[in-house]
This record gives sequence, structure tokens and C-alpha cells, in this order.
Amino acid sequence: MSGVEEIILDTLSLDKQAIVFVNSKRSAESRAENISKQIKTSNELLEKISDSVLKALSNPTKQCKRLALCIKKGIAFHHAGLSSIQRDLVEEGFRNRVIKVIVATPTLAIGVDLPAFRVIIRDLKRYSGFGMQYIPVLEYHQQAGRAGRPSFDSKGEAIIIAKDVIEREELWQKYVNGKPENIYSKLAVEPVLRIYVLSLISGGFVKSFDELFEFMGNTFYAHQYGDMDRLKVILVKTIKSLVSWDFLEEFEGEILATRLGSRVSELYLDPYTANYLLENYDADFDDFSLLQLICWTLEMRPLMRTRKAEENLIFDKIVNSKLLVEEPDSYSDEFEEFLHSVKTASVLVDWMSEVTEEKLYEKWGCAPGELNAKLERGNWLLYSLYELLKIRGYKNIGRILRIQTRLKAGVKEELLALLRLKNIGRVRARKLYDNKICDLGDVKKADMTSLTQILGEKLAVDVKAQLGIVEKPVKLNKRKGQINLNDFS
DNA sequence: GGACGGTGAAACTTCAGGTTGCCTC
DNA sequence: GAAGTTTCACCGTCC
Repeated sequence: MSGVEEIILDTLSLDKQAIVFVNSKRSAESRAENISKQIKTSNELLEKISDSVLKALSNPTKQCKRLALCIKKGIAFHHAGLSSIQRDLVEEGFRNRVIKVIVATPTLAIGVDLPAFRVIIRDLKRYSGFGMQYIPVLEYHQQAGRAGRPSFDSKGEAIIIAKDVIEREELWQKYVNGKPENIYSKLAVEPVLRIYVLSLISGGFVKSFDELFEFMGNTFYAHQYGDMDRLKVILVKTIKSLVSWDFLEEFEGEILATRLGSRVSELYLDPYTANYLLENYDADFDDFSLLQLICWTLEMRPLMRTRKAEENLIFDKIVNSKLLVEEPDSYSDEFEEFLHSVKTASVLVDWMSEVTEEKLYEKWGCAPGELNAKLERGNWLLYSLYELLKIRGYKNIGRILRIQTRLKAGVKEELLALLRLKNIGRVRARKLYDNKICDLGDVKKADMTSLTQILGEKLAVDVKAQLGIVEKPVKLNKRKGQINLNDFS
């Protein structure tokens, strides 16, 4: 039994709760699993949560099953791969003191307010591309700060695990006695500056370079560095780019945003990305190449990583597709990232070809939570691309919106018509389509018995009503083995 | 003798996260 | 750099 587990068991024997912080999703899961195996008891409430976790998706992934099993013992893991429903269930279960232990990645330290009697920080180092590095003291404080719940406990305990006496001393000095890092303004980072400058001008807050300079001079960034000459150089460079991209124009001594520039600002796009999209777009695209274009933006990062075993598959994709983006030199640093963009696009294409979440997890190692994050961003970028092209006067771009809708819902083109109905998503639309109900006309014509068999009693009535048809509910005798789609919703 | 299964050591692989952006008939 | 996972050789057992 590891040190962590002993502490956990001790915490449980005191009838208290604990959060364990580790540095990877995999560790979070396997730790939680190991701890849960040592626990014999269970109860009804836990069974209930476990069940909900399993039903969060119509096709539970291995990850869902694993979490469901852990929760039966009152132990959970928590990281960005969980779907938002599952995350909520875990957090709520912990808040209600039903779930006793959460093993988490730093997701839980940020934003979520979940105090525990004990916080165990197992990993103070994290992989950073150049080997393992210590996490910032600020982050340690974030995590340790989860200990101690004012309404239940008069104190809390934060525990760091050290390998030996030497490390113990080191960690004590660095973290417990250590000073938190200074906070630096992020404004100076180029993408952030580009976005701000454009929005200041587009919003009419600033009308000339002098005004812009004055405004920026009053920011925290300028206050911190005091190097106004350098700031001027950066601002001039930024303005020049924005003008050359046709987002800003100079007119009688004033700087104004163009229509395109204003839209870029409204969409909260990084101007660099907006320009990149316009430059690389080509009407001769397909699902994959369009999504790859989207994935090769800063906004989509961090991308899904290409695993060793997938490399050949990804290479094939690159060779056999007509990409819109030029492939970077295979010896450049960019190339690996480029592979990731191709992988991410591949996963998204699979998703809109109706591959289930379960299969995506198996095939690509892409967990539901990660998929959702990327879908949301991809959705936004596709919409933005459409808007920019519209302003630029491109015709026949409706296809982009169709792809956007398909991405959002995760469906093939043929299901788009059915998606216009409320409460009909990828699963139900597919079911309807496979039963030869392919569009709204078919739904209108469909007889209530078969519609009820497919959608269930309530929804069948509701769907008809959406099309202006009043129908009475049809009762069905549930036969053995019959699948009621409502069970999955 | 061969199929099967368990075990442990060695080799290999992988590594946190997120906030808002848009529009919606 | 380290945890977790996979692979593989090795050994024992059973038929």
C-alpha cells in the first residue's frame, strides 16, 4: 500500500473527506481505482450516482465505466476528460459528503470550490516538454487551499509527499516557506496585444496612434516594465500588421477599423488567425481539409496528441488528402504540432461521421470532455470563418454552415433535416432515418405507432406537435428487449 | 507434448487545463 | 523523470 493510500484510509476512518492532486489523468484514474479496491462498503446513494455517471453518454466509454465502478465505493477521479455532466455529479457528490475521496488533476484546484478536510498533493512536478518541472508556488497554494471546510471543520490539513528526508527539506523550503511568484501582465504577449489593439480601435475608444499609446501607457503592463520605447515599437508593429491584413485603415490622420476588422473583433478572433483563415481558405475543400484548416490555429490548442501507434495512420492521411494548409518541413519543430492538427481534425471528422464517443475513446484515446472542448471551439471557428468569407463577398459558402451544424451535433449530412426538430439529436435522428423517416415530411406522414416505438410516447406527440399536428399519445406494450431511446437521454 | 495461465522484469509510451467568443429559425 | 501499461520470457499445471 502506498503512502497516499494509507493517508486516505486514515482519513476515511475519521469519517472525513480528502482530495488527492496528481499530475496526469492516467494517474488520477489508476490511483482512484486502487483506492476503491480497498474499500468494501457501498450504499444506495453511491449506486445512484454511479448509475448516472454511466448514463451520461448513450454509449458509455471505458472511462465512464471505470468512474462508475470507483464511485460505487465513494471514490472518484476528476479531470478534463470527464463530460461536464460527470464532473458535476462528482462535485455534487463530494459536496454532499457522499463521495469521500476525489483524485484529481489540477482542474479541481481552479474555479471549483470544493474544500476537504485533507488535501494530499502527491505530485509537485509536472512534465513540461523539457522533463519534469516543479509547479509554481502559486499553484501549490491553490491546491493546498482546498483543505479545511469552514462549515464542518475548524482546521484542514494539506499534505505533501516527499521521497526522502532531503526532498522533504527541499519541498518545505520551496513551497511551505516559499514566496509565491510575481504576477506578470500577459498583455505583452503578441496575440493578446493584437486582440486588444483591434478592439480598442474598433470599439471607438481610441482613434489615433497617440491615443492608443496613451491608453496602453496606463495599463498594468506599462506600469510593470516602464519601458515605453519598447512598448511603442511593439504597438507600431502591431498596427502595421493589422493594416496590412485589411483590418484597420488610416483616414485623414485617424485610425479606423474596417468592416472586416470590426467583425474580427466582435468574433473575438485573434486577428492573426482571422488573416490566416482568409489566406488559406479555398472553395475546393472537403470535410477533412476544412477542419484541418481550423485545427491549425492557435485557438484550437492544445491539440489532441498523436500517439506513437497512430503516426502511420496520420502520415497516410496527410499523403492521401488535399489539404488547404501547406505542410511544414518534416524536420521543423512545427511538424509534430502539425501531426496533432491532422489527428484532431481526424477525430472531429469521425465524430461527424457518427462514430460513438465510446469508439472515439478506444480508437483515438479521446475522452468525452476533451472532445467537447474541441467541438465547441471548432464550432466557433467555423462560424467565424463563414462570417469573414461573407464580408469578403464569397458565394456558395452555405456548405461551411452545414459542416458547422454537423460538427455540433455529430451527424452525417443526411440527418441535417431531422435535426431541426427540438429534442432530436444524433442518436434519435439516426434511429428515425434508419426507419425510413428521413425528413420532416416523413415525420409528418409517419404513423404514431412506429414513431412511438422509435421515440417513446411523449416525444412522438411532441415531435408531431412541432410540425403542427395534434396527435394522441399511443401506449405500447413494452416487450422484452425493446430499446426505449428515452432511457438514454 | 501442447495449450493455458500466472508472474515478474524489462521495454515502451505518455504526460494539466479553459474563459469567453457567435448565432438560433 | 516517473508512473502506468504492454510485452515477453519463464515456469508450473492440467489434459
